[in-house]
Amino acid sequence: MLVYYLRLMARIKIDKNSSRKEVIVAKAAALFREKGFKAASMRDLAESVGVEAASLYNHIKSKTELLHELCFGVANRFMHKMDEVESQKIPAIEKVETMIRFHIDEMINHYEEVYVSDREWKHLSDPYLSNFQNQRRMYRKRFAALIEAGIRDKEIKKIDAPTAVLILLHAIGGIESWHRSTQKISAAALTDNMITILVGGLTNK
Amino acid sequence: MLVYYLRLMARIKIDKNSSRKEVIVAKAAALFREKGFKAASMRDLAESVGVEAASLYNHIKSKTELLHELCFGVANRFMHKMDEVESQKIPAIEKVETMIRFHIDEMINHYEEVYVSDREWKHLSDPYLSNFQNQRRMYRKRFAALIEAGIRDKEIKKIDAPTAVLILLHAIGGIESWHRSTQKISAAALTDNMITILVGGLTNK
DNA sequence: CCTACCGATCGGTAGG
DNA sequence: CCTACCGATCGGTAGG
Repeated sequence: MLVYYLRLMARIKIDKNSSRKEVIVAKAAALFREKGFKAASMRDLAESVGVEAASLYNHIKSKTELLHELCFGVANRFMHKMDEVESQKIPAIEKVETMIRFHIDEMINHYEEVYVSDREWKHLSDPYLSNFQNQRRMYRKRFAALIEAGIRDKEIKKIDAPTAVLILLHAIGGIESWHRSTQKISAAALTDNMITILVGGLTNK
Repeated sequence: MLVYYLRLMARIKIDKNSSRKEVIVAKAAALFREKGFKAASMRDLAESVGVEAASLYNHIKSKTELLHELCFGVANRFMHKMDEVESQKIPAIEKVETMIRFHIDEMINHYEEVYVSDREWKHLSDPYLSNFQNQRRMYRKRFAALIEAGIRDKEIKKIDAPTAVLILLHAIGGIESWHRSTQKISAAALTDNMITILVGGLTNK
């Protein structure tokens, strides 16, 4: 039995073990999104992966580790996009619009992870929790700085930049309701409408 | 001991028992907001109320009942406001702005309940769950109808009304971040900024 | 109001 | 990969 198992492990490692953990993380994202982190059990996750609960621990360290990976994976993508956009030589309002479009695109195409990262990060435990909160705070400051630059250049209305950021980010989170709805307009139409309303709210068009 | 307890109960009923449950519901709102419904335990709640966990059940039927009361309490307030606003004889755009202001005000002044109702309703169980989802869907349709009326009257840009609703409601939910932040602008300034951006996004100002 | 306690479920480990 | 199982914690009840 043991011999059989070891042979099995070796085979898995060679063939496809590299993707085994990715499958677990992806299934976890869907499950945490649907039920919430606390309400989703490792037994639920095991069932959705197709193994027994104990077997999950051959691929992951803990339930919380799954949340770390999801939250920081998403946070890193946004940080890198911010780096890229900040260094571009385009008007501030275009930088803001680029970031808004990126957020919309992420929320449409990587719904589960982004949603979980947004709503379930509270359940991170403390070395990670403070780290995540700091990253988040810095990100929002950098976003607000883009908006403030737009205000200085008269491209954007005189508004409180941190308030604008909070509106933008949460408004885009509303794509959750679009995903849930039965009669969806197309992703392109959704994006156009959101850009019209949100960019229109910042400028005077 | 039993005699003492019965006398105590009688006294409580006369003096202040009417508010005892309200205290528990209010503390539950704060706790569910902070930790999430699933992660908040009845022992946590008991501690915050100042009694033993078992004693809570002299005032409430179950943990879920607390969630019902919070969710439907909030939903009813919004429904009644919608009734009132719909029957007013004012331009559609003013109806929309009135509703936006009401949402902002609710989110500022009844933060905990509104937040819990918004984020934790998933954990309702099924007679209540469908009921809540139906109410929510109807509310959003009525909100969208106000916006569509505004579009017909050329007061509002040509946009997809359901998308606009989703943006508005989620954007206002961003007041959560305002509550959390250490350097808050005033509630009045927050409201002004939100109205500028959101109403500006719908119209052409 | 409290003490005592129960059955269910949880995340995770041992061992093969 | 699985079976077997553990300690902790949960919502809730009995009884006074």
